[in-house]
Amino acid sequence: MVNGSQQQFFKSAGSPTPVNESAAPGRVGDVRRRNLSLVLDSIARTGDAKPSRAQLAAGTGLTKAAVSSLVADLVESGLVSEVGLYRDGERGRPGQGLELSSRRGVVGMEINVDYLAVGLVDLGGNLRFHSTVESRNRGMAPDEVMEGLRVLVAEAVAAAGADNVAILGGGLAVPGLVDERRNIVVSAPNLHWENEHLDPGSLLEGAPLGVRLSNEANSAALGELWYGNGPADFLYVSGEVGVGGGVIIGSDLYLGPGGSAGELGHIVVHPEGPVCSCGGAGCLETFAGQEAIFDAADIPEGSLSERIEQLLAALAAQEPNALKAVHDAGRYLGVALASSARLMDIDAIVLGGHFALLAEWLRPALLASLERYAPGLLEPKNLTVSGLEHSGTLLGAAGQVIRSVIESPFEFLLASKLA
Amino acid sequence: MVNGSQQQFFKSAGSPTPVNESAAPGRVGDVRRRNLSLVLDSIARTGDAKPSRAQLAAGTGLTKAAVSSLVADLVESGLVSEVGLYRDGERGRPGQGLELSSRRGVVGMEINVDYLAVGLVDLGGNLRFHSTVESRNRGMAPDEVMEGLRVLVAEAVAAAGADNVAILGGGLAVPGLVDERRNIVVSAPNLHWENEHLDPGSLLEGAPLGVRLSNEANSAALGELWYGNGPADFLYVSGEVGVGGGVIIGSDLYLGPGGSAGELGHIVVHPEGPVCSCGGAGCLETFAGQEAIFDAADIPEGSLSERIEQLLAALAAQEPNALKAVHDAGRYLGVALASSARLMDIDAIVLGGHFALLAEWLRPALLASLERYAPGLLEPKNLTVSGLEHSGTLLGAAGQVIRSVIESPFEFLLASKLA
DNA sequence: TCCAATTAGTTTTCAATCTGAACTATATGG
DNA sequence: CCATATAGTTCAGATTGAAAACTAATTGGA
Repeated sequence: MVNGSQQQFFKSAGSPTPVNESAAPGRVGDVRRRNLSLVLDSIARTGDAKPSRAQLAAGTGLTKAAVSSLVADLVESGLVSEVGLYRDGERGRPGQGLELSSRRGVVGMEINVDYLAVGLVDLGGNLRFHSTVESRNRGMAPDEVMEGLRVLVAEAVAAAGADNVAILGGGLAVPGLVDERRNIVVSAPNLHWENEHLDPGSLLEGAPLGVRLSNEANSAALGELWYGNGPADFLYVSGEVGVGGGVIIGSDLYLGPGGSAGELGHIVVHPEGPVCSCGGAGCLETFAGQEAIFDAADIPEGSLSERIEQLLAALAAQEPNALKAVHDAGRYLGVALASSARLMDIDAIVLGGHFALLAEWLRPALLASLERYAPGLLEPKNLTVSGLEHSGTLLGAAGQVIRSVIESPFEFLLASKLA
Repeated sequence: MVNGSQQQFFKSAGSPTPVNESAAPGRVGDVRRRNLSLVLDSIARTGDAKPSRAQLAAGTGLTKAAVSSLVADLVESGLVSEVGLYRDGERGRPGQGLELSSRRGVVGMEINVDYLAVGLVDLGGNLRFHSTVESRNRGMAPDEVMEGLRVLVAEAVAAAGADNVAILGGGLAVPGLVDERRNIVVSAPNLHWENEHLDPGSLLEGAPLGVRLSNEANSAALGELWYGNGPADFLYVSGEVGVGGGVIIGSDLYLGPGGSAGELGHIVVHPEGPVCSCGGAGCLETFAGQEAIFDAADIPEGSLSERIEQLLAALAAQEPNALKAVHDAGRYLGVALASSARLMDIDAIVLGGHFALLAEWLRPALLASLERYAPGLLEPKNLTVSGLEHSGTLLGAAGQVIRSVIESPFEFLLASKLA
């Protein structure tokens, strides 16, 4: 696209500052990119209803002619399938039902502190295969962990083959800050990883869309948005060893300019609070992280699942230290959420991780705290608990790849035409 | 756009859930909308360099033919003017310099607690006229305040007439939460306004783009972004009677789903802090608002400008209470900013209002606090003071209307063709 | 049984828009 | 005064969706 006039422009010595670089110009073809995405998104949203071309035309505002042409491309690429005639008992020619192909899938993968998990998600969002193994990954070398994951991935690939599902790509979620573009785990304190370069693509050789690295809390938030019961705007609170968060605004993940937004764990909730592992002080994590809660509740060292069991038992037995530990965690979580929700103008919260498990005991203290520090901001019904349990992160990790296809089908069509 | 097939669609009783409503479809004409904006934006960004069509073609990636056609429309509408031949001493035909017309302007207006201000800003961002009057607006009825503003607006209109500048619209900033669409000041505690309906359009009868209501801190942040020294991502902190904020992300104002994001004043900085006027507790405003600082510094009641004078004098005289008051304000401001910057992943801060006036004394405490609560997050050079003084809010308020034209010139062209 | 009515989807014509190449316009410098 | 260089315009060609006419497939009633 560097043409003659541009070269001439830079040669011109006495010229003033060059025109600022700006966004790409609109081309006639962009219209088709947008409409392909629009139609594909409409099919995705309509989901089980399996819309016909005519219904899509009505829903999108495009003409039937345009929709037919767009759908033809999408069907040819394999992203959309016709699922037989659709009749509703009325007069007239029945429509051809359309759906996102269940013969195309994405592998969701998760590395966490105490386990590895893999799932196969088809374009329609169905979890067709799911496998989890316990694995003490804290302090393990990334290569070793990746080898363990490879075994699980092989199962998913086999399941896909047996089901005749073509794998388009994968999403890999890790509990830490990632540089998605360069496949680097910048910092995952709970794994003791720092600036580790991964090669997620090697987990799924040959998948046209590759494997996308993402943060665990962000993926869980997106899973909640797409496949759970998250509204268009909410804060997802991930209680793992650390306290993480995902910010969903306008049905979109808010990542911030540098990609590390949503760090709920390091909101300052008490200016005279203890020093935090991040070097700061008074962070939420020092009051509501797993270690802080177990310590305050006098739960002895052990594996995570054991300690959670013990804590729940202690709570059920009304042991004062356990009750106080969870109450305090809820109170400080309320401080952080009151500040965050006000700053970002968000009025819904979804709890995940250990906060979901402790919700019964945590919720009253958290609601009271929210009411004290930000009265009227949040209706109690907008404080919910994740409904996806352990598959939320997987679904979100895979979903990001699926959404990227839905948002840019044109690029996918091009690639599949070349191949 | 409701055609036959849509009606049929809704009649069809047995049909499944209708296709979800989605974004508008792309039309061929959208390409021109986008490119008109692209070219106009390029001219705006290039600013004083007054680019030629050929330079715009190189800068935008469009062909010369397309740029010529687009520029013709923009010139015809009056948004862009040709400013004579541009020669740079090189060979070849000289280009026609282009600039945003200085014969089109927008009136920026500000209602604040202690003053009213009006300015005339041309499309190129030049403040061509500026007038401020002291006015004790706290507790005054909106109608009365609007009458006072009307006098100032008449001056600006007269100045525009004398200068042969056509007024396209206006922007009115107020120190409170606004509902821009319905022209309601939802809450401006420092004016004692609550759900007051204003009629900003009546301030500039006949202006084709009307008058746009906005929040003072948000406008000041945008003023800093467009006409001051704000980077693409920063938090603007507005120290007025209350503590307000504006969040700029990706060179865009972040308003949040409900339009009230950036409420820095009500971040909780101490869970055992005093009750705040908002009903919460421990809010930043209770430590760093003007009242809190004046109280702690033992500055007696009086007019704002007098009290500020006295405080600055006390600081210059090293009076311990004054020093401590400002130090504490800086410390708690640091707590709030550490949390906010981490949550939203932002690494630059611009101080305005009384924080700008006190910067010399505030800055050390603020930097120390940021380093304590979020070590390494923010380089000291990224903590700056607003350079626009009292015109930032005006420029931002007017700038929002100017930006709306730059972002959607097609609509403006349509309107000006009809008239 | 067969045709009118109804709905789905395709084909055709048209207008909008950008690209690319050829062309015209206007300057500099030897 | 003309070669060269640069700015800007004109025009054919390609892509795309709108609009309308058309074909396809179904139901229900005569």
